[in-house]
Amino acid sequence: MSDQITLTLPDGTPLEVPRGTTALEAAEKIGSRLAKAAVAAGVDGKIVDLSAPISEDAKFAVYTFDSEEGKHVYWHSASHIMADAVMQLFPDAKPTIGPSIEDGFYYDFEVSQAFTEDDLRAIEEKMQEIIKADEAFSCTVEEKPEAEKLFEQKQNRYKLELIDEIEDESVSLYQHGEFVDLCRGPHVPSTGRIKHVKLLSVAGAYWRGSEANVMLSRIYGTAYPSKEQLEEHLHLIEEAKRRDHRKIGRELDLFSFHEEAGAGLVYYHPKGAMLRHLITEFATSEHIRRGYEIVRTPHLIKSDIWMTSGHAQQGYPMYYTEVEGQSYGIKPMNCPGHILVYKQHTRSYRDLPIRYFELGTVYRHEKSGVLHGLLRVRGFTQDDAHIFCRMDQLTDEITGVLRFADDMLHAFGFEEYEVFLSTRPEKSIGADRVWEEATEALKGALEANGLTWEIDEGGGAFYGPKIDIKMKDAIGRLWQGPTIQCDFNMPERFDMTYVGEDGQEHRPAMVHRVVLAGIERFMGVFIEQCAGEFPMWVAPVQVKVLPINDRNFDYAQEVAHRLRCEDMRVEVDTESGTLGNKIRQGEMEKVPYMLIVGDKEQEAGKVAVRKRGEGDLGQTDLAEFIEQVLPETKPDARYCAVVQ
RNA sequence: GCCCACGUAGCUCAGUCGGUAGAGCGUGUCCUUGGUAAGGACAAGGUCACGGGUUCGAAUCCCGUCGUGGGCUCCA
Repeated sequence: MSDQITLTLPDGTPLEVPRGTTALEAAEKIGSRLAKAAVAAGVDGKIVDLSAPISEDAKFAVYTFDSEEGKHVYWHSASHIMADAVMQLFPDAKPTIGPSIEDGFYYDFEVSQAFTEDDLRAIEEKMQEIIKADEAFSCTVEEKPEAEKLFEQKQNRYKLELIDEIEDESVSLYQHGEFVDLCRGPHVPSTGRIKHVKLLSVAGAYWRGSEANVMLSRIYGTAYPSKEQLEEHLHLIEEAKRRDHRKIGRELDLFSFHEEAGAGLVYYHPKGAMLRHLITEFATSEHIRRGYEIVRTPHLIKSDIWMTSGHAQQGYPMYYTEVEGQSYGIKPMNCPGHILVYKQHTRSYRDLPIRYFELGTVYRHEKSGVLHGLLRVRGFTQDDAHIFCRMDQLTDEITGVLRFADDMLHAFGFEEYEVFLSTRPEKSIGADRVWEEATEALKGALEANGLTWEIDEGGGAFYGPKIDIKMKDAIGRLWQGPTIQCDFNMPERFDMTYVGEDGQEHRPAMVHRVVLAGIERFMGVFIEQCAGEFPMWVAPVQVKVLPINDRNFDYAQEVAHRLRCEDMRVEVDTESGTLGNKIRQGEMEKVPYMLIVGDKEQEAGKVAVRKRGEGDLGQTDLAEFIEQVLPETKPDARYCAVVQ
């Protein structure tokens, strides 16, 4: 047996090192800067501590903070340091779990008194001390009974529960300073590796995420190797606050909620209602162009229908009422209504596909704690449609929806999105075989369209699997957007049929789909996406005319009239005040164009154009301005269906 | 629904130890008629979310309800 082993680096380069070399030593051989930045290593795809000796030929990678793996290790180590700090300050706390998450980490504790925001500063300071002490992280492997003894001593039933579930005979423990934690690892070599820490918030969280369990106290935090990175992250949080649709909704006077009138129910003000009108008008015309027919169904439907559909038995969060002794349910979905319309006639295979579209307003009894601005409400309207088709048409139909969704997202400025395939949830109806078939249909359409997707296990609707499209906004956040659900269960339950070429009755397939999805939610996301600076074609007010002097009022009205003749949405600022003040007002209202008209413009039949984000563009003829901006007032034709 | 925090003028927020409220913006009136992000003066505007309780006295302390926020869970 040779004393040398060969490590294969990610680029394929071989690296000869003595057997038993640690990952850190190997990293040093590659480069001292790399070794310094290293937080963990990969050996044959497994993430290990830098102190781990390597005893055989292996694929070898060094992970720095810049990699996904590195971030995970870095943040997970930071969570241990936080737990240590908490234990020093609150010796009675019981640490439970503390993983890394997308942008940082959290740790959940059982405490008699939940942490407050004020505690964070003290904990953060204690963390700084631990970091400064640069205590080494060490890993020991203990037999399960030994580990159990340790956590029994600490009276930590959470860790005991975790140990109980580990299948191996032994478990690993990580220690730095006095703090020992059950942990799979790996960790950075020492606490000093964690540089810039920030604790962000406290929150309640159930043990293991189940509401049947006790409520723990969670602290969220993040950490970065450089101050700049931390500040960039904090800046992103600020930016998200700046874009908050609830704030912008108030500032731009778009919508409101009313405590005395019920939570989660939206009141649209004129500008918000105009925005909504423009969005839904565009969505509706695109549906018509793409072969959908508009239908309209009642909000109140006898509960028997909700039994047939399965909503009632599934415990779907509905509102019920009684009319002359009969139980009725307010619709949480539009599908049963569309099914009733379908069933009104005997359908032939020649009729299919049938695509029913409805701007369907639905109500769902969402738990009070989940309500959130426009993003989570109790009453909302979907751009909902149901496609009834033959099995041989299914892939084409799903493809059509995928393209439709792609167009619509682009039309609203969402350039990127991610696709998820959500499979059967626990609470669901129908035979396994039916679910498999439906899932395959969705998968087939995704493949046929060359899309890549991730699986969301158990994320489907109760009646069928679905494709979820999550759109990425201007600052990289993902939002639930279009969904396409493939359903063979409802047609069965409602005994839907069509007559085939063979003269026999067949069962149609059903596709439930929304593109903008909940209009309220879409508006919320859209507001955050553009930070209230709506593109011209959906801006509630497109042009504001600012007369400089009372003498210019009539001319300003004339300009406004000319623009309105071109179907533009115009306001005239007739307030008394300085031009500077009027401009400031217009800027805060985020109006795309301001036309300033003073004596000079009035005499020449011109307007002085000021564009949002660009400022003063100088004088131009009114006719010329109209000609220039008119194309902007319409949705981007590239994303509209071609009308034959 | 659960945990924690919060709720004061239309909005953003002060309000100390329990002694019945303040600012800025906005609004109204008047003055000002202005050239690319705030002209000036005066005025109006609050059952301190709501309902109980403790107290001589509650915006302030306690309980409940409603609502909001951060999460958990759920979801378009």
